[in-house]
Amino acid sequence: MSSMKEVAKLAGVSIATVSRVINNTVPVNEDTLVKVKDAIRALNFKPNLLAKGLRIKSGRLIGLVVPEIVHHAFVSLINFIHKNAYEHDFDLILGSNLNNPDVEEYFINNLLRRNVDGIIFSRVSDESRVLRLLDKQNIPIVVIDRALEDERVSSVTVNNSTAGRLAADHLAALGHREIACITGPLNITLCRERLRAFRQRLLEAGIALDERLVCPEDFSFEAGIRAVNGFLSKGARFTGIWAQNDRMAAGVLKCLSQHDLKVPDDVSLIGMDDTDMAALLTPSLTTIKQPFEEMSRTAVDIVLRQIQDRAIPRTHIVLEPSLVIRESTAAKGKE
Amino acid sequence: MSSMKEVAKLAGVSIATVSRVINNTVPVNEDTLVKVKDAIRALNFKPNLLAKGLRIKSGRLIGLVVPEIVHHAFVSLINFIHKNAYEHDFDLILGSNLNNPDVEEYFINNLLRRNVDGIIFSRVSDESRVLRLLDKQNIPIVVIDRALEDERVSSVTVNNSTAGRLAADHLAALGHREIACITGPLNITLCRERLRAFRQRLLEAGIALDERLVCPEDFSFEAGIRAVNGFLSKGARFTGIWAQNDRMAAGVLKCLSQHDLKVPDDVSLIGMDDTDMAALLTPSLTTIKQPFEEMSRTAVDIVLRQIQDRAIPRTHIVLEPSLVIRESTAAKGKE
DNA sequence: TTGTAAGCGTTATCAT
DNA sequence: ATGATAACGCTTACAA
Repeated sequence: MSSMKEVAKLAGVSIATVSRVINNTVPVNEDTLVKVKDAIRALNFKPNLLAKGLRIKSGRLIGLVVPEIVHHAFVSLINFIHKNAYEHDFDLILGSNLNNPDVEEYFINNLLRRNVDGIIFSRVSDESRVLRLLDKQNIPIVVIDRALEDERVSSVTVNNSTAGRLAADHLAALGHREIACITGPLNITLCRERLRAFRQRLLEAGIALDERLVCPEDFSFEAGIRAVNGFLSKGARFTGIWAQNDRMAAGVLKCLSQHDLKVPDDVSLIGMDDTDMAALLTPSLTTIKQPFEEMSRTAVDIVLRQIQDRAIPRTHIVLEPSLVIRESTAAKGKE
Repeated sequence: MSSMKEVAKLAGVSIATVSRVINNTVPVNEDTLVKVKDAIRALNFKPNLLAKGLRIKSGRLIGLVVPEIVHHAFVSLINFIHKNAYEHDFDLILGSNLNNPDVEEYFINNLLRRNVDGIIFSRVSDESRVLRLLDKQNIPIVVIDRALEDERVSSVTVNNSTAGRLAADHLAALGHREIACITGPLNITLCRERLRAFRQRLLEAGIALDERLVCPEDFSFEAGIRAVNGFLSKGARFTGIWAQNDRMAAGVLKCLSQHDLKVPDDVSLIGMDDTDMAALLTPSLTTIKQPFEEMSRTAVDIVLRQIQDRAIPRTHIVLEPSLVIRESTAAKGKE
């Protein structure tokens, strides 16, 4: 790659002038402008981003940290964040923490060492350590999809209470009264929130959640199967299920069909996330849609705003999920 | 972040010595070593990667370009490549070309401007332009998942003829003789290869592919539905289908169930890719597995080897897909 | 309007 | 074994 030096030589000006032309920071003479632009074109010159970044202390780089890459929610985030970053002329450096706090710390450190302009986290694993690291740096950072107790960083989350309410309302409105809930791991705050809202809303509709039908699980396909087998082996009756993600819902679907239970005729099923899988399943899955695109856009917006003005106060945005009705739910008793 | 200068001052040595300690390039005295190491620890010093990269002309960065991020094959590649890169202490900078050659060129340029050490491409859209760009740079580059006609770059691909053969053999062995094939876009070489091998292998088994049952499509879920509706409306009979990706196969499954055709009782269905969706569907999908993990590992290996020694000749690795048998295929006539 | 030169944080050469 | 110092490619006072 050619450098400004070569451009300057070819155009017969100083490198400072070349820099001025490129960043059009101060006016330059018409003819020198032309000369420089010609030289730039001739050499196909593009400023080296490391040198620039080193000088101005900005890598035009956004770091994105997700707990795992192969996971629909994160894929969606990666996709939209990449797109948004691109539109603002930032490159994206991607890392998964491989579920290991050491890796996470290593990765964050690397980002800092690259003069990233901002960092977007999804679901930090080990909050304190990373925050401690970041706290001194005064670098814009947004946590997405999981609020931290810590108020020092901005966050973009979905309203998990709404999610629970939507699921409860839908099942209740369809006339279901024997209802099961397969949650994610209950040490994750958002899972507890979802369950709490779900339970309470059902209660408001006069439906008490049978505790045998509440099953904390690990978000996997197999978890859905396990949970249903558990319900059946306990002899607990149910006509409605909410699984806290689509993947577990797929497992539920599989297991119910193995037991010759029809969805939605015998059991109505709601998922969560609205991953693309939801529409592909048969029957297609009624689910609670997480607004991934909006989350991503919001996160990038916040980071970019804070990059432009570090003084901007931390913000905490809560977005609302929505109910997407497909084939897997129907009124109770419909044959 | 602290700099070498500060470390040097604290340790009472020159910054050159600090550099030596960090890269342990030449021996240093035991006690200065201790002093420097203490200072490094005290300041939590990590060398700035932009400065280093600028100086040694290597960003310890691998660029990955995929045509789209939300696509199981690429997610899988991103995941494994990230993991492999991490293990070799490289960061990953990710970009999709958004199906736009301009974006692609922009992105590649950015990578070069960041002194990336290597680039891994998946399915280049506009081959000549990008290659022209890259050709002068002498930077290690590997094309994955789609061989270029161009021999100048290394490639890691799967054997698409094998894929076609495996699908044909499996269906033929199960006794199917009326067989359909839903391909990807036929302007993509690998789709043609798959079809050619599929057709020929069937022929070798004495089965002629009915041309009304060959349907070029666009890899989408809807495509699978469209294709089956097309077959049925033409009154073409079939008991076996190969869809050239799992997503279209999911559409096929959906459409067949809408027509009350049972899989595998009435129709046997094979997909391709072995995305995680395959196991989640009901019935679970027999499919041709692409060895994404091995592809990723191989690609990273090649890039790293070429980084270490630019003189290493271009290599072209072809990996073999394999048949994964699940529930969606069965012997013909089985009721 | 343009050029000179310092500096960003490293590495590497050349002395000592 | 260690220290000055130039260089990597750029931006930005400061001068002219």
